[in-house]
Amino acid sequence: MRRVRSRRGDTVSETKLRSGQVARAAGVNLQTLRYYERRGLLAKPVRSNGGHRLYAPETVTVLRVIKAAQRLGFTLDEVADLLEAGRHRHDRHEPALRRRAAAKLAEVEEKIADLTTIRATLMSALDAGCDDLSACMQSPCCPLPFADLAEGDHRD
Amino acid sequence: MRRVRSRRGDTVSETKLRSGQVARAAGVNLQTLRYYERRGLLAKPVRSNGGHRLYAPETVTVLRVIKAAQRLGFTLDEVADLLEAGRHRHDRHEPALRRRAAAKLAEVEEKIADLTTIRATLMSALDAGCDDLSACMQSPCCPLPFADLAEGDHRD
DNA sequence: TTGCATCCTGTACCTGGGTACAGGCTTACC
DNA sequence: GGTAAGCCTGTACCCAGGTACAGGATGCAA
Repeated sequence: MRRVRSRRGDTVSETKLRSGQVARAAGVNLQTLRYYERRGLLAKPVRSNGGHRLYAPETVTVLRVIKAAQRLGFTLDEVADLLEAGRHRHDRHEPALRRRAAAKLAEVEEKIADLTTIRATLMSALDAGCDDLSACMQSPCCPLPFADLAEGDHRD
Repeated sequence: MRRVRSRRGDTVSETKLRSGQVARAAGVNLQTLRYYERRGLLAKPVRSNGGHRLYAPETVTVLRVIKAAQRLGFTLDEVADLLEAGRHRHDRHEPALRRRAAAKLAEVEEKIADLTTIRATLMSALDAGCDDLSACMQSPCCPLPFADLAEGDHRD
């Protein structure tokens, strides 16, 4: 086992990182690593003799991917599924990622549509010079489509 | 006090609604009404002799507006502030709604921009036929901008 | 007046995504 | 071998935005 060093406390097997290093490198809290481990997003790492976690460097990438997937709108459960699905894929099940990505794409498009409506609403509120929510909403002189939005509680 | 009826249990002063009626009319849970009251989103209603809440019919509109504002991306605290601001506005403070709507508009536009990136990413994932998150993310053959997204943790 | 729907209060619990803390053990460097 | 940084476990807590439940009181129509 060759050893390398970078800064204090970073002397460790060349191919293994300690939890703090991983957390720093990925920009997450140390506790979050253990949380993800509990949630099944990170595999249980090997341990040093003293019981300290030792991670493969790829873990940092995995963490970045988890964060990216969260930004894509996946929940942690969904991310766990995706990672799991990828992990023991034997070329015989269907590509889980494709299916889910397609579903998520639909969700994202719906969100965009909603936000676009919302943007238009806010802009017309500004245009119209509305400045009192409770007054505006009740008077017919207010051009805000509060009613539409309110009725339009189709999902939420 | 004239009395009217619609269905069982709905006989009540013409101008006052019981909590269940309000909740049903606004499409919210009864508990949510009390929750909003605690949170300061709904004024404390008058009570019957027996202590039952009696709401003005406008309350239904207020609830719809709260839900609409939530859809506009306001938190309950923000909504409470907006309602409050509108309530004791004496034509001398500035129009709170305008200011806040403008701020919220900026937020909404940022969300739309993010989601648009996300949509593009998901679409390219589908295009490229990626089907394994953990494999894709590590190989240079994968066109997914995971790294970009991962690095791009500017906010979140 | 009876009977049941509705409502009351208070308190506890839920989801999702973490974060904090206490008390003790390891690792690393000198 | 000393000393400090770092890590361990377990448990508790945080936020928003509610929801659920127990045990009792009211409202109202027949």
